[in-house]
Amino acid sequence: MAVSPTSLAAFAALLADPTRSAICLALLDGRAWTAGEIAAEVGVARSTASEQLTTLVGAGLLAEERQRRHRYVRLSGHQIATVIEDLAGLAGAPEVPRSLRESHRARDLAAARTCYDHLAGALGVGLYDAFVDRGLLTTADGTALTAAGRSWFTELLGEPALTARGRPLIRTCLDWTERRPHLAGALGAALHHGLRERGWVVAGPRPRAVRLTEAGAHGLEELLGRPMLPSTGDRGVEGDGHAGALAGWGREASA
Amino acid sequence: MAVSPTSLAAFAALLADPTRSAICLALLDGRAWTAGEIAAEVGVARSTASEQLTTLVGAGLLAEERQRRHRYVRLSGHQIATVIEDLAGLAGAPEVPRSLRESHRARDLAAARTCYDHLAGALGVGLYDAFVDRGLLTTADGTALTAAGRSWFTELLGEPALTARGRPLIRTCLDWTERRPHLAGALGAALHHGLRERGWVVAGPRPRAVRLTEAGAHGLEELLGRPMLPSTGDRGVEGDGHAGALAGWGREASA
DNA sequence: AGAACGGTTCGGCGGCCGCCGAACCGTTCT
DNA sequence: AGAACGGTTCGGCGGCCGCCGAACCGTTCT
Repeated sequence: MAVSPTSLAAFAALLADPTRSAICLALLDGRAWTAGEIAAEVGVARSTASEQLTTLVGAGLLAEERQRRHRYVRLSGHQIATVIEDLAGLAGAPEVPRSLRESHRARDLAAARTCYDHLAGALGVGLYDAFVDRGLLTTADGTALTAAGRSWFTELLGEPALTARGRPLIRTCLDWTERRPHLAGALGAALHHGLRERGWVVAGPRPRAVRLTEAGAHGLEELLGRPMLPSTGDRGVEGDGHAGALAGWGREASA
Repeated sequence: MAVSPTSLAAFAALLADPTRSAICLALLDGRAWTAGEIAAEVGVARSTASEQLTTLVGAGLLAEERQRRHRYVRLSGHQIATVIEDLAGLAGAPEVPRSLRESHRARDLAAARTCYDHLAGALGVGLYDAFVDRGLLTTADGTALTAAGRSWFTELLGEPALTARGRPLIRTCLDWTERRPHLAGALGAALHHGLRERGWVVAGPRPRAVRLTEAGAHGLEELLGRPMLPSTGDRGVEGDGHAGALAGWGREASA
């Protein structure tokens, strides 16, 4: 028997409100946020955030954890995160930055950011392209790992990273800013984690933004045999930060 | 830059209404429906259906085609179908049948039905299980075709069926009734199409329901080396139809 | 030519729901 | 002990939006 229209509608309604959808988008970074942080991020009264969080937790979209006087919430699982990402991808029309501050924020996030637990933005898409060009991933029948890819990723991330448990190893995710796929799934998460551990990628100037370090740029160029230039040309020549060839990826300006 | 909460909310709102979600669920069968058919199926006034169709078409969820005095609508693409399926899967709670008529309908659809353009229900899940057991599909890193699977499907469906264009060859879709995956993607569609062409599967007693024919049961048993019994035990012993071992799949009662 | 038909537009009714501030509660800090 | 803090509950305002029937339009049938 099919799912009833009523329950589908009720589920969709959870995301059909700007406040609730903003909460979910914020939580796509995979972290747990407190109720107060969310109220501040989304720009609503604490009472409103509290009410909406209760709704989302009650519906199972979010999981909560009470610690002392804090209420931490996070997305309840990667299926939820996936469907939110897919909807966001289809919703399309990216917001147009209105202020200089917003345009800085947009530039930083477009360069390199996290998407739930993997890398996105120009960096994420650039890596994905490099993997395909190097024959590490094949896109013939959906995206899959080649033999070469298997050994390449094993060398970089270790054996365990290639053993997916309870979750697809390879998934692609439509990038909001680039409109092209980047690597998600268990391997996408492992890659993100591995690059962080090596210090090749570090937290960026604002939530969700990340930066490719000097070491990371060198290391990846060596491993992938290409300079990893952002495909969309350089950006970020707004006065704060030295616009270099890699500025589009939020690379360190220390060079 | 990230998708704005507003546009995500606006997109989700399209599915957040029982009438619109019912329209989308009906269209998941992949066919084009006229506005009047939809009004009747969903149970609203023609004027209401007309208004909602205009909304959904305007938003890009549906594509329309005007022919003479008819207005045909269908889902605008498989990305849309996929996200609706995913949401429906997460929405979970299948409707509880209230009347005998509804319970018949539920039983027929649970046995075997179409899900957009591929097979679902006990038949769809049973086939998927058989493919995995026979080593035609591997589920190690997400679902993929093995070498054995490649030749098996080529033999059954012909070479072109294995050449996906613009769409993943293999996808799985969470079955609403079975709560387990069935085969979707280009190969799922090709399989459905191929079985129809051979007359192994035919239209069932109501929209979206399908029936496995005698020939189909024999043919699949021969090709898969298993009797394809529904895993949930037999059903449909409601007085209309001879409950056989395959009754759960809507198999012909002509035996 | 007239009737039937599929579909659309419009006005207006009805109801739902997100929002905030005020008051309140338990926890933590000084 | 008192103040600050994170969070919640509640009342009530405000606005949106889905729905229908009536009137209408173009197409098709007889």
